[in-house]
Amino acid sequence: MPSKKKSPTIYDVAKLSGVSISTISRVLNATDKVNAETHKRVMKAIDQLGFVPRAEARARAMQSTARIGVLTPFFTAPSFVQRLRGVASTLSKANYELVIYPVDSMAHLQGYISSIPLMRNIDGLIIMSLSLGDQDAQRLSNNGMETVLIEYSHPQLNSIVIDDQHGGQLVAEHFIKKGYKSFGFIGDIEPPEKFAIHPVKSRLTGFKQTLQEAGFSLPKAYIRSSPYTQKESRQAALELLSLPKPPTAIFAASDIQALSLMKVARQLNINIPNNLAVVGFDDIDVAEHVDLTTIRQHLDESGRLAAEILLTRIGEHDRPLQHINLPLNLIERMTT
Amino acid sequence: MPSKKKSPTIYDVAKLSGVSISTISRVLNATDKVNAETHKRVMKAIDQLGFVPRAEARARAMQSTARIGVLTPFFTAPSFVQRLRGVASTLSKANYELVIYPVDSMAHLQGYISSIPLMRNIDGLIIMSLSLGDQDAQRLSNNGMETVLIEYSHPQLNSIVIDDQHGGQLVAEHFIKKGYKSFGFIGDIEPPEKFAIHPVKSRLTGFKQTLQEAGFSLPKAYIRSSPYTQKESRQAALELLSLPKPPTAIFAASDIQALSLMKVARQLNINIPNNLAVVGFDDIDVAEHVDLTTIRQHLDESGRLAAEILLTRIGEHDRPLQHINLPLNLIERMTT
DNA sequence: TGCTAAACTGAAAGTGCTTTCAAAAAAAAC
DNA sequence: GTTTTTTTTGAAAGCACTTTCAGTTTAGCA
Repeated sequence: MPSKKKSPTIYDVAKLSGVSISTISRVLNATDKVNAETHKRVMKAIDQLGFVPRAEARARAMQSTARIGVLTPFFTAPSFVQRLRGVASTLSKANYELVIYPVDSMAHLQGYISSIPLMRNIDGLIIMSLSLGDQDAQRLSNNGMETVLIEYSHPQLNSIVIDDQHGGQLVAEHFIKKGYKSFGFIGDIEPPEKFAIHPVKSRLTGFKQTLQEAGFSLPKAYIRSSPYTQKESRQAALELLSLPKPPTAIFAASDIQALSLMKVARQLNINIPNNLAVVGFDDIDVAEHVDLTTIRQHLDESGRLAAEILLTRIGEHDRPLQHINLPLNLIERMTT
Repeated sequence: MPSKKKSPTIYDVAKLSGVSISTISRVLNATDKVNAETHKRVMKAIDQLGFVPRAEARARAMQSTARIGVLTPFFTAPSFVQRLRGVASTLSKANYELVIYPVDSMAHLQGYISSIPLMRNIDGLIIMSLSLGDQDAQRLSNNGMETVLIEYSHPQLNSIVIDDQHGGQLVAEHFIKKGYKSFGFIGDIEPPEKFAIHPVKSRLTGFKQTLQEAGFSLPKAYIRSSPYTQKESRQAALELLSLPKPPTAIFAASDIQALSLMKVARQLNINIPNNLAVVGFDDIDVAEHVDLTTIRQHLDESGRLAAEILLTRIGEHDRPLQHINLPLNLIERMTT
């Protein structure tokens, strides 16, 4: 049997019920102006076709939109996902739709930023881990697009950040307290792409500074900059552990990289934590599974918070901007 | 001077820049087809007026919204995320927006299913790991909403599935080949929620059957049904490994549960793979990091495929339905 | 029964944009 | 210096409705 093609339009309804489209429109909008008899006939046709006026749907779904967008790089990394999860759960409760704009190039970002406040009909925006130029921030702000930045901050927009440097400090303190003497660092210090944020430098700074203040050193040779990818992280880890006198305590700037490090250590038969201590950063879900000591940054919570801020500001546009600094804490597990 | 009138339309821009509206539209959509000179003039006019194309009018003219939706259960599990990633990358390339509808209850699902085709604010729908009643499938199909099901299939809609039973078989064969003699199983056999799919039973069936055909047995006591959560998986693992004569080879129905199992083994000082072999299912990203032997089901690929099918069907509505069965293969790493 | 006001209804003119088609202009080929 | 392509551009035809304006009916009332 022939399947129905396009969804029915007002014309189809008109034809089926034998009246003009104007009448259909009236039935839909100003019921009172239509004869009861006709009204019934039209309704029957509408039901029969399963007709839904698109404009109305659009108005319902778009004008007062109930939809918020999230700009996120790649959203491949577990940390993004966990944040997204926080966002999603809050939004879902409030009956908001979640539109995701994966960013994978600078041009992409620019395109979104310039078109989002305009064309896209969302009534709020969350920007995760992406740096934003003054002009763009200005534009968003001017256009009245409620925005929350995560992992980046700008005076004109709401933001949620963590103190990465403090995170590095926590790690150093932990290592010292545990009695380790020789330290290393793995992380993608070089910004992987211009458009993405790289808080790794701050983590390193905090780590290094604290060590130095305590009288320890972090030689250049023990600092490996490696991109986020598995292969390269592993390469960096291998190099670090193959040094004549490898460090005994390594801080990996992300849990994923810590995992790579652990994998290499396993292959080299280096026992963790006896011969090597590892601390990660993020506390992603799997960190617990593999018993990784790490810095917890409450990823879910940051997402949840971002969504909540957005929602309240959408409700009351004149609420003051919020700049939130989320606390960090070290979760000690089995790798130190 | 901030005396704003009506928001400018494409006509205003046309007048100001001295070209026709078609050209404006072209500048906005197909930049390459416009003379550089003209392009610049138009852009200037656009900026000057602060012109913003109205999404509604645009969608109407294009008869499409360039937006597709994904229905997914609590998108917390890594496997969902990886699939989503595949979807996102494909969609992003094709310039489609991705709207996520997290489903966390039966009512939720129902609500979405019945309103989505009506609202018509998406061009296509991907439904991940959710079972769909005949009526709902019918409704989607009738309403001409292009849909792709993942991990579930229905004759009236496109679908992408894997052969879970075969997966179980692969695991059993691998164990046997490796010389293991005593087997166990951990997985959430009981459907966690009515609305979610539970392919775990099939995995178990394939596993068990193959073992039996090879002359081995899988006693009831060695089959632990446990929900997906960490805590309960761990409990199940603990019970299994604490038996007087624990199995030496365990098949975990998901990688996450395999991780829990590995964690418990570590705590009990059971060496993997010498004293215990573990095989997971999914091959999520971290599986490689922790060197878990597992069944790869190409999560990314399934997402990508789903999106591609959707896109081509949106382009040509009369393309035949596709029912794809994705191949499974065992990736041997260090846990067996 | 005749006449007017009220109640309905349809034709057609927007709405703001995309896209096709063909003309005009510019560039390339002869 | 023509002729043929190719590139640009504008006119006009949608898209799916809403609304205005008039024409028809119908109802109300002498």
